[in-house]
Amino acid sequence: MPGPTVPEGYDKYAHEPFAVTADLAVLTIRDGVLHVLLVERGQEPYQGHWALPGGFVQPDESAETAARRELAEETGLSDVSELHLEQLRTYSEPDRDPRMRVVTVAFTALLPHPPEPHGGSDAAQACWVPYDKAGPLAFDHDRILADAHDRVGAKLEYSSLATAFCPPEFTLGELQHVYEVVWGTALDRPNFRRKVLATPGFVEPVPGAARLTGGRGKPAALYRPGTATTLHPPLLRPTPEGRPA
Amino acid sequence: MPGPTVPEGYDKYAHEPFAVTADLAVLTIRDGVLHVLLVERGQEPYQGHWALPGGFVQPDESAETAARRELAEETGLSDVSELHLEQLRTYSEPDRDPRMRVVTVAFTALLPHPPEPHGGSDAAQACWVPYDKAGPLAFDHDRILADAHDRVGAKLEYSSLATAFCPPEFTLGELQHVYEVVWGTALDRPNFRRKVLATPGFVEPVPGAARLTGGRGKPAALYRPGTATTLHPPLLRPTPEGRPA
DNA sequence: TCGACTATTAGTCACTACGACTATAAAGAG
DNA sequence: CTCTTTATAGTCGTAGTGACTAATAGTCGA
Repeated sequence: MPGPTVPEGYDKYAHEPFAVTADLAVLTIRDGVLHVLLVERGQEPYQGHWALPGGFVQPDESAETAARRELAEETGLSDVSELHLEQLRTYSEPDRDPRMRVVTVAFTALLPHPPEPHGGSDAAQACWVPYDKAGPLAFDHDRILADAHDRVGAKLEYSSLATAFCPPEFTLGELQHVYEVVWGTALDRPNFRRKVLATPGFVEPVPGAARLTGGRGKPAALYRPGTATTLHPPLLRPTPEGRPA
Repeated sequence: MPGPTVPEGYDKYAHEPFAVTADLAVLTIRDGVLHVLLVERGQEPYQGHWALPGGFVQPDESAETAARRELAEETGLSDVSELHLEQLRTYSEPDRDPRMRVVTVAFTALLPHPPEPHGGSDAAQACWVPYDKAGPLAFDHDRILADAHDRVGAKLEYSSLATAFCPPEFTLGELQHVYEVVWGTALDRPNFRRKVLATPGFVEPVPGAARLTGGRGKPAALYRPGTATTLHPPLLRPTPEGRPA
């Protein structure tokens, strides 16, 4: 097989190559508020604007591998093991990058306890920004971020995704807080507890452990993520749209 | 802006271009069985093998536009208006095409009444194949097809997607048949009816119309798709996995 | 015309799930 | 000790659901 020449069947397209990037909407909870990781672009286009972290997929990488690498480069986060990474969707409108044809594969990542990021190679600066204050972003990243938020909110209902926001051992109060922050609604605590414990495989108790970390009130029991990935029954959010009479 | 030259910031990747394709998992119901549209590849690689229809995204197209165009080219289907097209996910493993780096954006399409396809430009042959008999496919198309089936099955639960499999006016029996064929399970007819009619915006009755098409038994009332896109409450499938005691 | 036969539509019943709410338990602060 | 705070336990009425029975309205065949 010839290396640099283009094989038969591909030639009429190969003179217009595509660049492929991987962008990440990295979400976490800081001080009880949903935050997203943003970088300040260090070069044109959109120099000085805020954007989602990401970069070009290299020839020997899958898009997911590239996403993990870019995230480590731009945040200095080395421990990617406790990182929940999920493909969101691909954005391919011809004019989404003003310079050339760039197709981006967007990912959503969730972090339990956010590290303090630092500026890396491509990005002039990286920091956590409250989701509500994530202003106009470069390219179509506003839409990507909104899609990521929608997806995460929906997946909380029927998957055990919420534990990815929590440390390895967590209280039910912390788990409930994840739902409240992402959905933007308050939940009844006894009912939430009943539903979580009634869903097999969602969480399992840590025997004899309780959170003692300086909180007032009764110490809460600790739980670990269970074996289930999908929740039966699901944890439906209150009135996502018009409720039946 | 210079045309053929590569702008600053992209140059170190541009010498390794990616090809981007759009592939489709087109599903329909024929004779009560779930079918998928396959093409026989007319050229290498995988010449003579069956594959999902699809093709290269052209420079002025989005992936979705390319998917619609390819589908029309390879099946002769001109009426793309009643075609439900949805992005599935993107497959970007470096070795998924043996010749060069090809990233594919996969789509799922649902057709209500399948036309008889004919071979087109790129494909030697195109035809409907029962989902269960869709043998080993070219590239990673087996996995794409399985992912499409999973996604459609899941979306039936909480969206009004099933009406996309049905003609503009349909009976509740036809709608139920969609669920049974995709899920591979039998459903209780009175209960299905009760749940569909209790979900606001799912379907709305066509006044005074009934299906008279030569069937035995009582003629069924006709319904149209309603205005809802998500279902509340959802139509959960029976015991997708271990049921609680 | 008179049943079979078939498919749709209506209704029953027990059980589960859930929202709203109240009550108790266990810690720290003063 | 007492008040405050948070976790945990329980109650009650209602809505949703699976399994099932019954009635309705057509076609088909003798």
